[in-house]
Amino acid sequence: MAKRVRTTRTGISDVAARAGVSLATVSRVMNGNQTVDAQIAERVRIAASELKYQPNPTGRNLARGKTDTIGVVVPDLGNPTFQGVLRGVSRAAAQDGYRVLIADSSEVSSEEAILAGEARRRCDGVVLCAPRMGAAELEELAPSLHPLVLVNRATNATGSPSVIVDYGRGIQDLAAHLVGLGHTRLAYVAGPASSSSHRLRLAGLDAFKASHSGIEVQVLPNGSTFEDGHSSAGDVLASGATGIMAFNDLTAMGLLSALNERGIRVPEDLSVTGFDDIPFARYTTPPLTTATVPIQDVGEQAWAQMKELLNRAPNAAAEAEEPASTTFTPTLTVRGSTAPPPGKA
Amino acid sequence: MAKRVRTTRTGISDVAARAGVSLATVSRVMNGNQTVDAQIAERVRIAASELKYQPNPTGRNLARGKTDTIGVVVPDLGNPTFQGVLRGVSRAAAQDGYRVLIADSSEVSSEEAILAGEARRRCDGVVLCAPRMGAAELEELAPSLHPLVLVNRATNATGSPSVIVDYGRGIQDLAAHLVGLGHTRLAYVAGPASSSSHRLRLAGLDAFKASHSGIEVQVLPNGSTFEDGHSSAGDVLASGATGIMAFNDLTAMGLLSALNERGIRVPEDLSVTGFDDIPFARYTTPPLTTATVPIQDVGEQAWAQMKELLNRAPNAAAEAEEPASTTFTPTLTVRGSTAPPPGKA
DNA sequence: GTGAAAGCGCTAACAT
DNA sequence: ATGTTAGCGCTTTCAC
Repeated sequence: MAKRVRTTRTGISDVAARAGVSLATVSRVMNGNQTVDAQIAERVRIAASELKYQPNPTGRNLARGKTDTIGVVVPDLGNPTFQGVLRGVSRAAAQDGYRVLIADSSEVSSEEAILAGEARRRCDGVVLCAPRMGAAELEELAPSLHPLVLVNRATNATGSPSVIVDYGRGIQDLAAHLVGLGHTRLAYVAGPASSSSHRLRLAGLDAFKASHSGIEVQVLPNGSTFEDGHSSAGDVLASGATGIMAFNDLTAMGLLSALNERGIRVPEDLSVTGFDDIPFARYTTPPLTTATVPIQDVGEQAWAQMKELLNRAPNAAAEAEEPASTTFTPTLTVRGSTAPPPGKA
Repeated sequence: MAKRVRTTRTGISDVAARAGVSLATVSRVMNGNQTVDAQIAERVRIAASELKYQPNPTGRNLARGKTDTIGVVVPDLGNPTFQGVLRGVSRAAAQDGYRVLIADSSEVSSEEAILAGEARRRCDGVVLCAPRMGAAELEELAPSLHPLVLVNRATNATGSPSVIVDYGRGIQDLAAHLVGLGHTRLAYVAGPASSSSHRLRLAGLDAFKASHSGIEVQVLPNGSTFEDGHSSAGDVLASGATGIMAFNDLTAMGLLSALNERGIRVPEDLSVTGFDDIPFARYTTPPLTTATVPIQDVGEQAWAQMKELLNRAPNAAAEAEEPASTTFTPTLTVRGSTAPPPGKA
């Protein structure tokens, strides 16, 4: 690269020259190092502002071995849940001077590991949302991603904390709510089989059944989108259940819309619940009874965990106390989409 | 920094040593440079994979003077519109090997300029969504952000293309649709006064009024959120208008919900339109008639423009033909929230 | 308190 | 075709 025309903007050496000091001094001033004489520091600051000097982050990153950036890997930027965690992480990280690099795997889960690795190399750590990734793959991937914070997943990998939502608890609360209204035939319109949060709901439902022997709980295989919810209407009606728990608010909304098209009244004929309490849930007709998940808090907590990891001994990966994983418990939010079953009002 | 314990991971020199070649050769191989002997290249590749070597992006960034990252500045990650452009930019950029750094100004518009500048320093360019930023400030900021692509804003700054949605056209289409149904008293539930897209709608409405002298078009000051829409119900009813154009789908949904609470039927008593066609618009009750904006395409187009700038002479900022700005025209999407006014069915 | 200089990990001229 | 070497812009150790 021998000699080049100097294509770059004003650098630290320009400031040093103008202030009549060394590079080191400028660097110290720019970094708020106190060991610089006040007079000189002032001179440097003036020179810097006259030159409109702003340190080049790349140079600084290389020298310091850190980027002040973390990666957030999500399977779909179009999904309100991941939008929520992204927003939470981004805002919390910004408070601490960190930026967020996004990696959207566009639901192509075979790409997730590669994307995550790439993100990790460019950043100081990664927050991974990979609800569909196989447990084995996750286990293998985790160590290479450290510092790593998992969202709605867990791993045995040392030093990788998780932020978890207790979906099992939430679905039980929903079921109990329906039963409390008088429903005895429930149906869960299931999420994707590979979804870990779906499996948590299933486990919750099993627990529920164990303690409510008189209640029927069917599981209707389905998916996670609007469209999935919409197309589940036939199965739902065929099930004979009167209390319907949709996988999430999206599928609940799709179902609501399909039921409306068929002239089925909610909640008079059928009660429907969602899950997540996305911002739109309160504006459906009728407003959706759902399990509220403070999804932005999940993102903020993920950053808190990450910050913790970052402040730890940066080299040693496996040491110190196990990082605490956090669990958020959904809260039941009763709106208009649930009521006593027909004939029990 | 004299001597350190070598805390870093395996670097290019480890690979070079193992393959018995120079750093330069490893670099060439890693970058797909064809001028390397096939035999040697293979040896390097083997060494690299044995060592699980992955080039350090920071080093590479510094040497090449680019980061393969662009910044996207948005006022609110919680807003479906910006989520859409973010998603579009992110996916399109990923196709070309670029990553996206997000900068969420959290509606604090005084921070936008700073955030954008910071993003620009860390990235190769920035896509700026700043609907509320003053024109003067934008004009002043733009040159320092080059390469810069504006979304729904324009500037005279040389070489900064825009991706624009023709909100004026869209609102006219909506108005025409209502008039076509027989409405003669329209009301626009306005967006924030500082919003540039709101002003475009106003201008569109002025044009509409000019060519439809028999039609009344009121403007009801309001905001841009669910809540704003909800609380606009009183003004809406007081206006006496029968064809209501909400600022966007969010406010339309809020309004729908408030009207529902008051027992006002849509579209029988009142027709309501939204704007944007966010994913939820088709699932409201009734489904929302709206002006569809292909927001993700806007994001993709923003990337296309950015790519263009990036491929241009990297040093000279002001040269070559003016970059083409793109305009997207909303399309009218008629759903169930609009119908002839009472008594005109 | 300040400066000189050695890196951080990589790329790309230039020379061979 | 390959190696040598000079940076990229900054931080930080070490010596003064």
